[in-house]
Amino acid sequence: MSDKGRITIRDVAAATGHAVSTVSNALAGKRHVNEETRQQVKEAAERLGYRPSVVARSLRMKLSSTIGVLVPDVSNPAIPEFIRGIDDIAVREGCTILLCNTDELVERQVSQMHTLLDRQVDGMILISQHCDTPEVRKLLDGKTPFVLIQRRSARFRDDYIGSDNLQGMRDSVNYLYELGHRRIALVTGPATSSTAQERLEAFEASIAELDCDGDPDLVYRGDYTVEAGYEAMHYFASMQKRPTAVIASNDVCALGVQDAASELGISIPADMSLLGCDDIDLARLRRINLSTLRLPKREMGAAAAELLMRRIHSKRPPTPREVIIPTKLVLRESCAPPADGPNAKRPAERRPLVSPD
Amino acid sequence: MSDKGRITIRDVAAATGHAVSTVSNALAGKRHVNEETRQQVKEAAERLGYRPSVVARSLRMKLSSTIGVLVPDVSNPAIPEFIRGIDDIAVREGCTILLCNTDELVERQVSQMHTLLDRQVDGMILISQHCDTPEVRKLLDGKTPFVLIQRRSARFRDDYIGSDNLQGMRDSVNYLYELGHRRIALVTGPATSSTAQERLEAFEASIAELDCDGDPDLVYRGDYTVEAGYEAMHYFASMQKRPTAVIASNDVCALGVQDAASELGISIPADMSLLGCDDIDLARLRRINLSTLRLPKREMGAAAAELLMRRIHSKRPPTPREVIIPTKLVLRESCAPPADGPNAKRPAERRPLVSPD
DNA sequence: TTGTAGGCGTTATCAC
DNA sequence: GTGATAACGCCTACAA
Repeated sequence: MSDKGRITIRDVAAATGHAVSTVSNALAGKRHVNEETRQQVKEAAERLGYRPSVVARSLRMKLSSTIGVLVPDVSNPAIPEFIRGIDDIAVREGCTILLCNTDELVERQVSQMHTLLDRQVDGMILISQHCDTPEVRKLLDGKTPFVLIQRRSARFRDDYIGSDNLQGMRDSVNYLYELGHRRIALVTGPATSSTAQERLEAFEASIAELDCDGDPDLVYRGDYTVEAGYEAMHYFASMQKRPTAVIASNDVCALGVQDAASELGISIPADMSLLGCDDIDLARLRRINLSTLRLPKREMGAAAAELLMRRIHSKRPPTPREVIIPTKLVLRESCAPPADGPNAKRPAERRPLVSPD
Repeated sequence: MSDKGRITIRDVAAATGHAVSTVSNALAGKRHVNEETRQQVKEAAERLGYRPSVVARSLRMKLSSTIGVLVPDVSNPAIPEFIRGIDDIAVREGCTILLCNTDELVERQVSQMHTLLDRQVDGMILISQHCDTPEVRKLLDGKTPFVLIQRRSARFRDDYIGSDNLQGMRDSVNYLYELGHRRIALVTGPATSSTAQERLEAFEASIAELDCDGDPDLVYRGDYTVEAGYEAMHYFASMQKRPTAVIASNDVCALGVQDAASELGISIPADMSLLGCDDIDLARLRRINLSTLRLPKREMGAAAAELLMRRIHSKRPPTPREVIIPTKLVLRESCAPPADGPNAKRPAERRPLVSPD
């Protein structure tokens, strides 16, 4: 029994008088071993405080029980929810999460993906990451499975968990339309985000279908930060003809819109309606009270992890699976009929999805 | 050149006609190798797309370039800030973060610490974790270095990064006192949290020093959630003699207090003042506008990671170092003189630290 | 300066 | 059912 360094499988073998392979089998339960020896081994392992080295096992098995998770920035309130969902499954499967922030920077993403791959992660989950640039693609196309969340490639079909951006945006616009809004603005996300892009297109389509003002100046390109929303609102407020409602591409951004509105003395929803997207935990606070399109982020994270696990455990490369999760409008108090609209003074319509006549 | 599986150091050796050890040295730059061969090797490695296996290296070197981070719950807005700070340093040092949620559950924490140790992390950072129970202690007292954040042991001296809870609470109470408050309530955190405990003691001491109402019913024990704050506020509101000011043990909790206040029609700060702790990003929003005690969380995370790195790289076990980071009152609009207090109607005092006379 | 060989702790393959 | 032994990919004495 070596006494420098950690207790290894050999120590257990020596203690029981059995062979290393027997100990391994007894503990892993792969091969059949005599129940009596198994008990001996287990007992000895327990007594010695033996803990298998995951590192050695990884080297041998080429599986590390580790998955990499790439995120733009953990500090953005929407992100941790996804992580929790992933973690729920990971823990269940005995996996641990290697977390990487990329700050939307391709180079950082590439370098982080390298460190992940160098560590032989069993798989990766990419939340709102680049997935189209050649460098990233090269890494993705290795044999390490991966699942995309919230951002997919226009050119490649990958495993993907996303929200129903089309229907979600339709619901949003319809809801505001029914409230009487005809001049609806959008704060959209970065052009590199497929989700932002899909929402933008759905927005434009919906606006075109209904008799809404299609003024292209009503679309403000921002990103997923409070600041973006803040600036967007200043921009909208400065317009000759202001929008009567604003849809923000995410809640954090909506918070920025709200904040600018407070600053500018624009009352929400009296002077302007505001609709977010995500339903972050804080949206429900009475002070915020944001009507928003709920994405079940924890569930999405879990779904991604489940799918990834399946990919990891199955041998053959399967056909990519795209899972589109439905969204749901959560109505709180940030929307109301516009002051000069057809429904002015009437209470907010609670059934947003009735088609207009 | 093997063509099944990954490119190894032997492939590079074969390609250049050099020995494995030469390749290793050329790449790592440890031993001196001829500049010419070095170039050859580097070029070949590049060309073949060779990537050293971190797993193999970990097994050999007993260092994994990985650090474990234990958190109560990533979804709690205060947590990701710490993680970012840790990540800043980790990336710089070529380390990757293994993230574990423990939900304040000791058993989960123990099991997560095991998986971390099994993975041979170079070190661990424990954010608001248990550090006193025998089981946890056993794991901590192995030879893997660790640094505590925001919660330390009463019985053991460990490396620790925390905030100046004593002075912070003093500042908070003094500020409210100067505003004229004499009946100040506290929503404190879990008894297992040293930070909560220190703040509670400082609160009681400060209250006792000034001629404030020492009613023990003014202390409500909660945890770091919106719900706790919400319930605390309902409790305070139900009192015969309500407090005129509430100090919440963290901002998330303060948000809950705010929310309940809105629900109950209690205006902040007109009817009641509210002071938070943390200064989460959202606290600055005009809708929230929370006066709070700022903790530089990102800096604290970075400090912890720096210290951990030092521990990892130095051989001998050093004397524990406790770093206490100063806090700072950030005054926004959630505090005002009490309606019936000595300073009623006067504007909020902007210099909170002047000692009372 | 360069090459050889042994071992880090497992699991898998093969004999017995 | 069980035991020896060869990898997994790397680093580092030690030898040349």
